[in-house]
Amino acid sequence: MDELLQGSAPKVARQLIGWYFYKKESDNTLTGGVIIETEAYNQDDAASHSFKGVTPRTEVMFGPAGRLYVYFTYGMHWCANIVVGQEGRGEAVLLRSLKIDKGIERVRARRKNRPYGELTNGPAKLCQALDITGNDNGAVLGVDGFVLLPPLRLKTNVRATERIGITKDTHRLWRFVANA
DNA sequence: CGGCAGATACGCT
DNA sequence: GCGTATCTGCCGT
Repeated sequence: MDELLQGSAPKVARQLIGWYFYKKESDNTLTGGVIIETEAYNQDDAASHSFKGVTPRTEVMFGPAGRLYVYFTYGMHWCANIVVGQEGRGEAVLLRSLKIDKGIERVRARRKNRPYGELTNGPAKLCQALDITGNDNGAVLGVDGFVLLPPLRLKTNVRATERIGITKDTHRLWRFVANA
């Protein structure tokens, strides 16, 4: 896993499709599932928080790979990224959607019993579903209550599209989605 | 199901 | 002050 995360954001974002992402709950059970949608951001990219350099907020993005970068946006939403690439480069992969396979009851409760298709289809919903907040910013995967596990099936068919909700550098095909 | 407005607070200039 | 890597509810078909 560590080796995978050293790669560039677009490369890792594509490779992470099919991996398993879980949060350890306080009762030690896992909540999460298969990563089915990601987006890549790096420092050369005007749409990225790291574009303007290190700030207190984006500091984690410039740290070593394998940590969580969690930010707050639109006055009410949290979004979670996995920091990737070389330390100091400001690259991260935004987690946009999971296919939940553990802790489904807990997820449904947190998501107010919405239909299965609407549990984690979007970065802020995903954070709601796993109860990820600013407290988790900087968490180290595999150590601080989050785990990332390799896919069981080797090959997942992935398509690349434009990223969602940004206004700059929209032409980059840095959103990756598992084909249904 | 698709489009639109509103909510809401933080980081940065 | 201003813009934001979004979601929800409400309206229409």
